[in-house]
Amino acid sequence: MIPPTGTTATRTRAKRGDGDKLREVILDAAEHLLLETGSQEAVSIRAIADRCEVTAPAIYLHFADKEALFLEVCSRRFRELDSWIEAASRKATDPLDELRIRGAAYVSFGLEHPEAYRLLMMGRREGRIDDPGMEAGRDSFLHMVESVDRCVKTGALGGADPYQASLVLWSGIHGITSLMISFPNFEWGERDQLVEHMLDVLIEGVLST
Amino acid sequence: MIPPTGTTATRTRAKRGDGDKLREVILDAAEHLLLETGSQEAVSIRAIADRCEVTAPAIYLHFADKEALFLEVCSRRFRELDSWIEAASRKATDPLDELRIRGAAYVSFGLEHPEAYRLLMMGRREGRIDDPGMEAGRDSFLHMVESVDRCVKTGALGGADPYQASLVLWSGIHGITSLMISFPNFEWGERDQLVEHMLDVLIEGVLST
DNA sequence: ACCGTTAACCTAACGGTGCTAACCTCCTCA
DNA sequence: TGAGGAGGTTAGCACCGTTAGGTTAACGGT
Repeated sequence: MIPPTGTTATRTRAKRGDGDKLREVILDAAEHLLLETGSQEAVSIRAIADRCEVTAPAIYLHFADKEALFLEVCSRRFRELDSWIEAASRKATDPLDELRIRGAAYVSFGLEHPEAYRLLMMGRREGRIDDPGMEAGRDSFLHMVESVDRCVKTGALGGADPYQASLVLWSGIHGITSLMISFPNFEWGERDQLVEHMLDVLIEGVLST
Repeated sequence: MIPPTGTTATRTRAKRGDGDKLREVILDAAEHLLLETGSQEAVSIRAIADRCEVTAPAIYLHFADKEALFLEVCSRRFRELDSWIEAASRKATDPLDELRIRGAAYVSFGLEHPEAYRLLMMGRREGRIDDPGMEAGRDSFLHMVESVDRCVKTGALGGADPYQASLVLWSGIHGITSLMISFPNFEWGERDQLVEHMLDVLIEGVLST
């Protein structure tokens, strides 16, 4: 928990049409504090405001409430996850290799940004309808479906249903990622080896069903 | 969020050696409120105290802090999960059937007690060492290893390493459970069918690796 | 050059939170 | 018949998310 300093805000007020500049600054501050403290609840509105050199209520000029703020941070991070995976997948030699690389990249993203991953995948979305993070996440999932689809088209995954197979693959990969985040002290053995084993099992399993 | 009533405590004070009775009452109240509100943060110490007809500081006579309280609720629930699975597994006809039943029971427990599952598996254990919930969870996991072991011994799972296979099976089953909890509005299709498919993939995958 | 409008903030405050220090009260045992 | 400790209480701290309402400064119009 980062206590507020109590010092008065010193940020020079934005010009007339530049209100959105603070908005970006707030999002950056929130994201940094999230990664520093390790949890959404531990990042207070006041701490974010402090870092932006602004008073707490100023946040509410740009975001409806705390959840909306973090939902937007979430959305940003989702896009980052997606491009992280897309970047890794470009090194693939064939569709099946690409699928494995995507899976491994997914896990490494989660374990290297555990708090972001928590926010994205393990958080509580409450009753929020207009969920931008969810939309970006769906895009990312659809990229995976396409990747599976390419495998099916080349026969690398047999005659599996791409959507169904994607659900299973995502679940499996997410499962290992989230458990390693939740229970870091569990005896997982060597991480990369476990991930590879998981990918083996999932792909072989999809192939033979 | 359940607001405190502000009414004075009316609970008749426990007798000399019966301090632990309130402890149990507190745990029950916390568990109920957790299931009602849907999240640990939404259950305040004051709300728990209110329900027990006791003032808030009385809680701290029995628990070090809020986290310790919910950690104990967690531990209770873990044992419940374990016995839930054990009970279901008794209907099994053979080791492999038992493994499938255990998996399906695991998922159904999670989806029927989502908030408890969240607390158990998707929560943040902070830096807590003496984690009783973790201990009970480990026991439950070991029961699964034993079940896998029986499959291996009868040849139903080939020559797989029971521990490694259990890690993969647990991850897969947890993955599907936690994702369905986190994203209930996602297009999962028919739940039981997806779970069965997941079990097919995992078991076939373990068999052929 | 002045004026009204308004975007972009601020101050003060409300009710809630986890948690602690200090007090009280009643039961038990010597 | 007291002493003492178990099992509470009252009062209060520092912080939380959030809101109502005031302040300041940049703009367009005249």
